[in-house]
Amino acid sequence: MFEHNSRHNNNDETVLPIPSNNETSYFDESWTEDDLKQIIRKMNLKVTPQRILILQTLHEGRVHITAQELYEKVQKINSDVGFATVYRFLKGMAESRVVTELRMGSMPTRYELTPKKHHDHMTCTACGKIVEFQNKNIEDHQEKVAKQYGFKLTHHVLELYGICTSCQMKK
Amino acid sequence: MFEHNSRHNNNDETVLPIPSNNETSYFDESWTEDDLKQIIRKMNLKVTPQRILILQTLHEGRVHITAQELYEKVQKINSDVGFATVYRFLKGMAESRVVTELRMGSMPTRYELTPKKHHDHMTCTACGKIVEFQNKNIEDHQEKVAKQYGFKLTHHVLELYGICTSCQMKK
DNA sequence: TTCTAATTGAAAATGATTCTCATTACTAGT
DNA sequence: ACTAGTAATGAGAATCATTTTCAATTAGAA
Ligand SMILES: [Mn+2]
Ligand SMILES: [Mn+2]
Ligand SMILES: [Zn+2]
Ligand SMILES: [Zn+2]
Repeated sequence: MFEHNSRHNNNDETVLPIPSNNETSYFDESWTEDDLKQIIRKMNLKVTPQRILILQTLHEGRVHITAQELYEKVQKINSDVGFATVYRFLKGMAESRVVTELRMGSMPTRYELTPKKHHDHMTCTACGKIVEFQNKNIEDHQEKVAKQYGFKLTHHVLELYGICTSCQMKK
Repeated sequence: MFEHNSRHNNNDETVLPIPSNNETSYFDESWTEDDLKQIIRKMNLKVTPQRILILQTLHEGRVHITAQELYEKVQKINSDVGFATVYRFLKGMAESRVVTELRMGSMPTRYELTPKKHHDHMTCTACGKIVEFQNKNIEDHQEKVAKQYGFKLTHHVLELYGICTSCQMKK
């Protein structure tokens, strides 16, 4: 049904709202080293080989990755990267909204490069599958609520939890 | 504007969608010891003085409380309560949905007795004020999304973040 | 190239939450 | 009310993701 445009990983299947055949990269576009440097500079950070590698690995790898997982991936390529740097850089990128943090329950934080078109997540509590979705209606109503209370919204967290189709059938 | 029906606490102002004059208790109704015992038994847990006290304190105290804060409150009344018990009981209550966990950013988890009528939260990132709101439209659209992907929803997390009116004026 | 603040890695620290385990307290069944 | 069998408790240790420290290194402006 929606298996055709999904990339999965045992316990973390992601379904994009937009069809894609690319199995390894979140974005269809690929980033050159200059692209990477630009992104880092835009955050008012100095360009270092560590940051380039971390950002590149994040971009090429699977979405919804933990700091630990990213650290291990990066380690295999260049062991001159400490995990403090991975955490620090992820934190910085989250602050400048280059990456988005996903805090699901009490699990370790997962990160994804902030996509141009915002999406939210629906997670199967039985198997961990993550479905990404976009819903303009919900977003609009959120703005209405904010306006109603005089708030100026900066961001939001919307996570739906439930049981996916296949887990429903399993029992 | 909406100050008239709010209970606040320095860094945590809550605005209820339903008018209320009660400044100390989340619910208008008060709970007798028997009420408390009933609630505990319904969770298939044994009734102990610790659990009664914890639940009572949670009910009478401010909403959106941390485990630590609750532990300290309870300590003042009866020091025969360990903080392991507070954590354990809160966890149990969360599992049986008697309390709801609020994980805002990376701050310690806050708890509130699950209200009969569900609500979500909007938080001011400048001053920490928390506004509670209900929005049937959003809830309905969430169900639509779930149905669209074949999910059976169990619960959800919706948190709006932004700047409240007074913080907007301060700068 | 030089200078200086930013960055880094290793290790220690932190802090919320969970676990261990010996002791105590419920409560169903008598 | 009594008791056995099990659940619950508190103190402190353990966990574990994340952050901080700090001395050494490096990026990049001048
Ligand atoms: Mn995503
Ligand atoms: Mn609330
Ligand atoms: Zn599933
Ligand atoms: Zn504010």
